[in-house]
Amino acid sequence: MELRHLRYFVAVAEELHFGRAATRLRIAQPPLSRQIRDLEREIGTPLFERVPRGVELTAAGSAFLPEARLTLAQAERAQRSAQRAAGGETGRLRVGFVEAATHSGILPDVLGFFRQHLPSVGLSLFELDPVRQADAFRDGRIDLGILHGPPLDADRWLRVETIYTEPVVLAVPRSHRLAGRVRFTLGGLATESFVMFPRAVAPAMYDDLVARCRSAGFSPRIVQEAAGWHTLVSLVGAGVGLGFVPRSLTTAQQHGAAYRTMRDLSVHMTLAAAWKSGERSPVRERFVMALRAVAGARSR
Amino acid sequence: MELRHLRYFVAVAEELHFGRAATRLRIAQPPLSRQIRDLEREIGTPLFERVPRGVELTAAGSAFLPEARLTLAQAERAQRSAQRAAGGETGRLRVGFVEAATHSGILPDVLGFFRQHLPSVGLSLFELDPVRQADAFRDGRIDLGILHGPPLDADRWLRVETIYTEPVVLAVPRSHRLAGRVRFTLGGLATESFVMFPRAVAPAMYDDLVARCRSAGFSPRIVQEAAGWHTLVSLVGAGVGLGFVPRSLTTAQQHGAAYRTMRDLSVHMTLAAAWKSGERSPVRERFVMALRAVAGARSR
DNA sequence: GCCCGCGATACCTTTCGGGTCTGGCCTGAT
DNA sequence: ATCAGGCCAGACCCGAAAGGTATCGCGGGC
Repeated sequence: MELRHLRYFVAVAEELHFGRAATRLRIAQPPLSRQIRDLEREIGTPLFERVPRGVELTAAGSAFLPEARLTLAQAERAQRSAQRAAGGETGRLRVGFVEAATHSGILPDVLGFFRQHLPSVGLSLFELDPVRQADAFRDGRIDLGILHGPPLDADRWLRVETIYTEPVVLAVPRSHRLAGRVRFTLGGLATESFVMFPRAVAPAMYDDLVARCRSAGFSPRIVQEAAGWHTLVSLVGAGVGLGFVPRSLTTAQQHGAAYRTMRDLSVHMTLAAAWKSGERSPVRERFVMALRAVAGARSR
Repeated sequence: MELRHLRYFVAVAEELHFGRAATRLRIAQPPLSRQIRDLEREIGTPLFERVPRGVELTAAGSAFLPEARLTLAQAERAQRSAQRAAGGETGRLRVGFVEAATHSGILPDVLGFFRQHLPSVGLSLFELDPVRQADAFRDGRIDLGILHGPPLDADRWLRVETIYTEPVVLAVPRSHRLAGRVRFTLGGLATESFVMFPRAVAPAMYDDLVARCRSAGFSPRIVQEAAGWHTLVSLVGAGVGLGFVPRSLTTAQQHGAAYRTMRDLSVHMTLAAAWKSGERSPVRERFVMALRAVAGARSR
């Protein structure tokens, strides 16, 4: 039995007339008769009763008709389902992301976009630092990562695409002797203590900051490491030292800490999307497109 | 798209290997490759990703697989559904029947049989006298009738098959002067009054009774007609006259009336099944078979 | 009785499913 | 590095089966 038999059967059952059904199917009447005969033979029972003015459905035919229609509809469903999946309109995506993806507003915006335009995509979200993201990729636990740049050990098996950049600002304890000052330069910070994020979190940004300090004539004295921006800022607020943080953190005010833009510090925090190279995933492609669009809108 | 494509696709998706799938499908590998390619082309997207050790499902393929399985299962369902209907195991039957079908036990037995062995057959029951049954046949409101024989105007458009016969007995008012007697003969009833059913209810039986009376030398004096056996018996019980009734009625005792077997009255009530000739209906055939079986068991 | 409508049959053409052989590519072993 | 083996795809052929045309048989209605 093939879908052709079902299509032909439904046509005849609807027309109750081989000639008209054949016309509708754009074939001649004899082949149609033959296909129906073959179908009846395979099922093992007549589906039509031949009467002078045309045909009538037998009991078997009447029972077969709705089921045949369902089968044809299900075949269509199958096809559309594959097409939707290929277009990234359906499926599942597991996303690992760093904290900054949230407070920069990038990730919330993308989630909103998906919920509105691609509601049948299932998204699983995991807040993971870049090291854990690399592990998760290796274990196949996530399909996409949002992090600050290529992980330390990412060679060629991970594709990384920069999505978004944001200036870095200085977090200063309100109790600090410099807290009242408005204009900061790197050169004036040579003797200060710093709270810094672990290098593995954002190697490029870390190296960039250290290099700037070096060209300003000093090596930053790092008195404390802090994983997580909010933790870092609260340590700054407690007076442990100064800290470099992405600008979007300033919207989350922390009493005890103030933020200052530095004229001569053109270091940026970057957010990048990463995925295993060589794997095709329409949903992931949609997600990256959405990331680009959202980040573009935020940058403007 | 044909079911063949789906069958092939499922095989490859399960084996993740064209060669093994082809073996399972008992075809060679190249034709299988071609069918899959055609399917992918028709759907408009690759369903498999070709990798060194075989193939993997793409997102589209993963979405397609369960739907393809459903389609194949639905096609099977359709076929079985037609076969079951052809075998009379499913469908609907509208049955008209006379009162005697119930109290003879024939109809209840058949209903029990259907409920037990053919539970997915829907039965609609209508108690109709033979005249109304003929009308119902003409209007297409019933598919099968159980009555006492061919209706008065049934020529060739109704097939009638006798199912069951039952002796006729005499109902006597307990107040009647003959109530004490045990042995009755027709000849002794020449001067009696009778309560009789309308001839249209059972023409053959009616004519038979009248003919027997005639050969016994008298024409029965019918003082009352009564449609419905129970009504007739209650009239007998009220002393209106004697009555002829099928023997199975004696199980439904009516105070005021007694039943007597007559040695020389070999008239029988018959129950017959009737249906429009020329119409095939597996369910109806099953029903008639059940009627025959049940009646045969009762006659023994 | 004759004609008309409809499905079935006979027979031919064409399409396409399936077979075999072979090529290209990747991988893993030597 | 090279070679062998495994796997899918392409080329090409054959036969089955789908589809076309012509015609027949059979009821029903004039």
